[in-house]
Amino acid sequence: MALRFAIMTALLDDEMSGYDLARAFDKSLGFFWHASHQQIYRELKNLSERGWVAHRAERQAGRPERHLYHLTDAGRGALDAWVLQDDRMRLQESKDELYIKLYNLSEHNIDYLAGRLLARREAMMERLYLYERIRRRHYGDPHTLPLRRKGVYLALQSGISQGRQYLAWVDEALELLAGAKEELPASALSVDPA
Amino acid sequence: MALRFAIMTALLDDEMSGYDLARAFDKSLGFFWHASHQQIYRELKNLSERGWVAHRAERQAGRPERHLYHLTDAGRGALDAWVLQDDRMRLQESKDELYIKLYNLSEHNIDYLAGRLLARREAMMERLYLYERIRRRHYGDPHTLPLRRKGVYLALQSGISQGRQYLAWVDEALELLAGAKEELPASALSVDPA
DNA sequence: ACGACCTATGCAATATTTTGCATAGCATCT
DNA sequence: AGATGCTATGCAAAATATTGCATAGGTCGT
Repeated sequence: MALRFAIMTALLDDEMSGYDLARAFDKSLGFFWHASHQQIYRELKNLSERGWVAHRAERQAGRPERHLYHLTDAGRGALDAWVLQDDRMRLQESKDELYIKLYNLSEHNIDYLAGRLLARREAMMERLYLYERIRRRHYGDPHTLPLRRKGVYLALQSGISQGRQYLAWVDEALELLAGAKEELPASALSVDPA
Repeated sequence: MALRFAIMTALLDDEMSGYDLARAFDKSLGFFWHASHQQIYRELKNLSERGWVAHRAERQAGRPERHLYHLTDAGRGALDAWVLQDDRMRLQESKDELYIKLYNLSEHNIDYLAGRLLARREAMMERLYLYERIRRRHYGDPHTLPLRRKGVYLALQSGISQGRQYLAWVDEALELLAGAKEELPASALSVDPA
């Protein structure tokens, strides 16, 4: 339901192709909504049938045409109405299997889990770097932004502070795991040459 | 896929009924995984068929029987194996429609959105209070905990620091929105007696 | 030259999640 | 006395999301 409106929101400023949208959902928008290209193409078809978006084709040499989508007036109206409706509040749900796996922490998986935490750390660093760059470039002083862009800023800012918090947590987690490993009885370790 | 293992994880310590599990998914566990009772009953059936959990019935006067589920040895094995497999890393995705709605911030919806933010603030305060109480009671000094409970602590700690970060963000958002409202031209406000 | 990866679109099958409904008795509030 | 809400279970349909496949030419590295 909301993906539909997320797509329309992305089309507020520019016309975009399905491919562009998929790119956007990988990047900035992806912090609070994830969508594969298959989902996006399906929704675009659906939105076209409803008359909420329309597209024009752009020919390209040697490549498939790009279908550039834009909001229609009806779409804009539907989006405005949706914003004021149906707030299905669901508090931050961090749906990452790794948390469940941490509940199962043991000698057998401690190294594996520490490795997975490290991988998340890397990925989050990269994303955070991207977000902070965007903020620096386009949202330097939030108070001077036009109203709508203040909202975009807030979403971005949420991504940034969640990202920082996440990194701090991962570091704490890795430290605790490292400390725990030292305390493990020798029997649980692999061959020790000492 | 992972819900199945989340349920088994919840059964590591105690036997539980579907109802108990639903309760647990509403509370602490719900931070990183949400599941309705319908989903849970379906999964329990599925897990029983696989032989990963089993149950005994407990009669109660005037009420439906409670089916108390516990892990089988096979279930324990499957869970251990899963922890070491298939890490489908997906970075923190904060799937809340409100972020999309913030992208659409305008004079017409600013009050509504501020109200919705406030509602989330209340709900998060409550959850945070619960988590902090749990931590104080059961996870006072993480370094002295047995290994598995260190993992549980880390998940809990993630919930707490995310919750705090979220509250700080909501406050920042509400302030920015309040400031923005003052700057709105009079034409956008309702009748002003001044 | 060959493989890997990027642009660009889309269908189909499966898996997961949500929503609506159904039953049933007890407790508590008004 | 009636309404609401809690315990306790579960089926079925609809909406969403994931995974696998398919096509097609371009670029870049080895």
